[in-house]
Amino acid sequence: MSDNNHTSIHALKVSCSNCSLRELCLPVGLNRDEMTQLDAVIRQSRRLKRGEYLFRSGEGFKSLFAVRTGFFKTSVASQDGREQVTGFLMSGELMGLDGISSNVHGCDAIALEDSEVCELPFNRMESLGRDIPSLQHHFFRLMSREIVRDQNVMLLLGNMKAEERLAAFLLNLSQRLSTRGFAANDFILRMSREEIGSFLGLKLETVSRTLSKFQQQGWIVVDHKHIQLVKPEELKHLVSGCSHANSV
Amino acid sequence: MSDNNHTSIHALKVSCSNCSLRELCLPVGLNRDEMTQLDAVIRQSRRLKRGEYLFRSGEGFKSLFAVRTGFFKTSVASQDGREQVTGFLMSGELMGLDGISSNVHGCDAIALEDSEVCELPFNRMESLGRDIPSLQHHFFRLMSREIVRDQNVMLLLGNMKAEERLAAFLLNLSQRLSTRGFAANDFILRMSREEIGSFLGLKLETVSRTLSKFQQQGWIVVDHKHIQLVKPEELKHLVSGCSHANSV
DNA sequence: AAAGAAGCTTGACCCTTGTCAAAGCGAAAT
DNA sequence: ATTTCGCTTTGACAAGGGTCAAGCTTCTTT
Repeated sequence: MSDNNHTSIHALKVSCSNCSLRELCLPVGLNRDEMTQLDAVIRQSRRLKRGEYLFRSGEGFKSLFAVRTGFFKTSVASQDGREQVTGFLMSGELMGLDGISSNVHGCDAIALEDSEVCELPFNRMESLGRDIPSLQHHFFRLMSREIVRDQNVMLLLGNMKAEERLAAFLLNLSQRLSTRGFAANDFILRMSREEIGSFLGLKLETVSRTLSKFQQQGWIVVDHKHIQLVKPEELKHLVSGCSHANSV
Repeated sequence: MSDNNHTSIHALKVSCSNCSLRELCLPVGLNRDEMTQLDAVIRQSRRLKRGEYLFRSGEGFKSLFAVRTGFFKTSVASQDGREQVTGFLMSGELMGLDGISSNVHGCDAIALEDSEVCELPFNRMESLGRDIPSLQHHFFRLMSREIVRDQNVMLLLGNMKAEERLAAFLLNLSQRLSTRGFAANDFILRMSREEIGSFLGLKLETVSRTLSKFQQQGWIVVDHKHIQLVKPEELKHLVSGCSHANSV
């Protein structure tokens, strides 16, 4: 189950870190002409500092955004302040799909580190899709993939217990990072314990305790935000049975 | 927050129960020509008996299905048998969107009563979308709406407690039924306690107990599958604060 | 460099919900 | 009509995770 995580635009090689927008934010085999058309539509990238909002729930929706570099979270908030983190996004992944239905963004998108996105004006992508069938198809697939991802999160939130959720979360991060050319078993968490907890339907104390527990078992090494997976197979064992669990 | 529930194709009037597929399974203002084109693509409806699978996870994906009459559940299952119900669908709502990403259905769809669906071959809808921009746009909106719905389920599963989940669930059913011309405060549950529990991330005993609790408070009357909302405002009070909660 | 704030860990306790079990009820089949 | 099976309700108990609180580390800010 390869990279069916967050709406990844492409199985991109991050090795080419200063590649053109075209290569980064882009789908499948287009010919030269189509490439040019697409380039004309994609707005040059925007930079955000850590903590900055890319968009907020309730704002008018005009564009999708693809992460070029950096790290984001998306979240929906309830009136009484409860926050549900709905996803963590890394390079190549798309944000804003929920805004299409109502022309209003349905969640907040916040940079968790200094980041760079490229903007895809939806109207223009939509009409371009009519000229380039493979592009249209690609967009349908992206949206569908997001739905699949969400369903897997539901499975996680509805059926798994704390340890399983955490294990699935770590393995998912690991897998997505390695897809992007980073170490699979040694990485930095970009988000706080509280944000992890919100995503997993747990309190931050439970996240912390569970990480400690994994460490005591010798499965991982936790040094603040620095995580090493020493025995990833043990984590996999935990979530085995919970199929799909690695595609959260 | 009107009918942003399950991917509802249209704010359809169910009063016209034997209307043409065109009227039922159809989007926004198309002209006569476009109507005809669409009619040519939509396959006549298929009937299913209670308990029958419309499709299964893993089967090849070729078509979306719109509920004409009846009631469905969709669910994803893990290898060890755990089932997560991901949605309950009623007339006008769409199933199968998760299959687009991989050309394989990602969930099971099962009729909870004798039902009728119409089939929308996706390839042909896709190409028709290129000819009819408003149809294309409508499809993007439908998929986006499903994503919004899923995010709200995440909020429910991640943040709400049993009573809030149940209340949100009942209010959501109520609202969707009334949209379709049925009584808002007096309805039959088409699904078992276990299926409700699976959807809400609760055990069936908790569902049963919570319903009993609501009844003791005089908020609802429970007679097996027959539910009456006596004081829906009390239920609303329960989920107030949990914004979006009525759009599960 | 110092001070403050924010984030993290850990402990103790408690509450909500899950688990196990038994009994009731209704629907469907014989 | 009777039996059977599945679904539901309810109780007793257990446990997983939440809550509250204290202390600690690290990062920011000045």
